[in-house]
Amino acid sequence: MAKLEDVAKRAGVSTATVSKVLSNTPYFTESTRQRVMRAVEELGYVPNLAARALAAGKTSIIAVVFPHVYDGVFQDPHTLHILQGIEAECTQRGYNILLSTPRLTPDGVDEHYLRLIQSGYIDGIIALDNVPIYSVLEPIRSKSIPVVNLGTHPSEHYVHTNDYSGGFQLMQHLLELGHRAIGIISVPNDLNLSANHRMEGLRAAAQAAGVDFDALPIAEGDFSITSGAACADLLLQQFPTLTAFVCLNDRMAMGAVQLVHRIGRRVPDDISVVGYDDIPMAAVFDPPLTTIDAHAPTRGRDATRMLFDVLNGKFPDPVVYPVDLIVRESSTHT
Amino acid sequence: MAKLEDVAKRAGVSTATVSKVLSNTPYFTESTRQRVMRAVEELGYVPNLAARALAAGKTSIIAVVFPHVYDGVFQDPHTLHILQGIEAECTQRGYNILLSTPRLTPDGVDEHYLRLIQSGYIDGIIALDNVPIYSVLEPIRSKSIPVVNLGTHPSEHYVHTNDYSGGFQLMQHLLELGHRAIGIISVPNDLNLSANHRMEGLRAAAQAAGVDFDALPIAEGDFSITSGAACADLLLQQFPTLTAFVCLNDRMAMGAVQLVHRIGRRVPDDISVVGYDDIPMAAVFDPPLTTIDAHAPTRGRDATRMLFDVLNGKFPDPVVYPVDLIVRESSTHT
DNA sequence: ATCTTATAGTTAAGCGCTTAACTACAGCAA
DNA sequence: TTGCTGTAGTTAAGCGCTTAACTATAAGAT
Repeated sequence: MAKLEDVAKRAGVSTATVSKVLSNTPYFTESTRQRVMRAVEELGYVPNLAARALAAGKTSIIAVVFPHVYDGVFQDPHTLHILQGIEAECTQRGYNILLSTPRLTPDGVDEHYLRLIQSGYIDGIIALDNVPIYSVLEPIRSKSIPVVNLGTHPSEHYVHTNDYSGGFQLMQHLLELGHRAIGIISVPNDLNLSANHRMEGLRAAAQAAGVDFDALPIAEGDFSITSGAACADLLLQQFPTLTAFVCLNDRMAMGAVQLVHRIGRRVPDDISVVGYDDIPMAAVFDPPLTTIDAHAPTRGRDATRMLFDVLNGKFPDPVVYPVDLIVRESSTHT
Repeated sequence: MAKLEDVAKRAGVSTATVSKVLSNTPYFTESTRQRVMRAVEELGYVPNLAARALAAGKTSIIAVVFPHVYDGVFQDPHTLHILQGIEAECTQRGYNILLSTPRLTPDGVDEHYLRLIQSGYIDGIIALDNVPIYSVLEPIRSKSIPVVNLGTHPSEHYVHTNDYSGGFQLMQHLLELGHRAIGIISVPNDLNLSANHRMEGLRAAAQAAGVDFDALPIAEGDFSITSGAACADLLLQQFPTLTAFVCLNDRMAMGAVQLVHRIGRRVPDDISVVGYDDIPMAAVFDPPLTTIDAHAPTRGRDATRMLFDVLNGKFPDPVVYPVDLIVRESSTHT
């Protein structure tokens, strides 16, 4: 494998000159540049990233941190959506993605993650930092690693989505369809901060319409499809006259739809069901789900662009994305 | 940030001794070990992985290579399933996952991937190498990077699934239910080697039952849900009396189911639909899909264990997993 | 008692690159 | 003409760790 030194010899210059040409930093003439680049091609030279990392502290690696607290990270297509946006941007800029899925407790985060953070191996971090019990950004605060947060724990740089508005629009949608007997399929409030904001939006929309939110029945799942079905089952046993379910993500909505069909009733004729996140399956589910589009790939991409701005010494403003209500066929009038 | 040298000073030994203690290589006394470990903890020392990579050629990073030829890598829950198994094993062994999604052409692979391969940044590679036009392992063959292939391009070390048997069982299942008017929803044969093997299994089962496989109508999608719906639509227009669809993945099966319902017919009453891969949604789709379980998380985990065996100088045998037919509610007698 | 091998720890070279400091010269302003 | 600043390229130190080769001693075999 060719080294910088080999390129230098072939081009008839010093290693510093080769390094300057490759990084396009002053000074070199055009004829020197051409000789160097010809040598690079002839030798098939590729920089050793470990040496570069050691010498310059730059690794061309971005860590994407998805806390592994519930099953979501490897079950939720939402994860892939965010990665899709991040990957497109990183690849375009010649960076690599290191995927980190730390386990969390109230006291902290696993040792493996801590070692990664301190390893000198990461130029920057994009985190989906949404677990209430602990912020994966906590160990990073005393480091100088640039971070962009797609979650809602406090962070200097972030790309958020307006979960409150999403919750508000979902509830408003059902209320405008005439529903008042609405079951809420939620998750425990120590599972996910975004979910908590969605609940606040649900509450606000209910209150704005003069509906007593606290009187609405709630069941807590864990974002999984099966938990959505179980919640729907529980709610319908306790409140057989419910005419709608509002679910905090699409997968629980799909579970709810499945349960409703299983007991011989129909969505949306008998019970409307709405979800959140607009995962790919939402559009082709039967019936296609009414949901909130939170623009996951776009947020992934823009978080990555923000991170590169920070890496380049800029000071980008935080971004809060609006969400869009996507009305499909799983909701209708009472 | 503490360096090895700081630990050495605090423990009153040389840096070589600290390195020996941390890597547990000969020789050191127990009292030396304890003094070193106390210093490590007091200083919060974490090895600089770039320096270690440069000095020893070991990076604690595994590259997971998912070629990005169709939408699948970021749309297919199967991707997440494989990653789930890989991640569990890597994290347990203190390794990190670098996610690489190279773009392919018949002539080769993108520059970014080539740079990664040659960067000295990867201890080993796990590849889902299934795209017929080019093998992502090709640029690696002249390198000494250990590789385990989850796809079906030739590789010294591999964990495969028996796609042929899966195809065979799917077709056999439908034939045993009495179906003969079977539409096949496939993909172009230059898209995915596993799909090609599944087709061969379909053909073999048909021939074993005395059914003229070439007389069966075929439409080609691209593994996406929408293409599955489009294929079902096309096939039903041309062959309205079809009683079954066999689809080469679950997402196309879901699209087919959606299309059948959309034209007012029912699955499986009017048309049976079977898929492949058993993605999480398959079990809760309406109706739940009959499919082939190809054990994605297990294969991810075992591919990773195999890679670590190779990294540790062992010579593991390749593994070919059986697949399992999962009969659910989307298929029934004609 | 002597020789050989193992144990315990240390010194220092080097992994491959970046970049500060340097040498030499060119161009411009006073 | 002289002094200052910029251009072009080079030298060499160092980033942080690993580990070969070294020194010293201990233990075992003859």
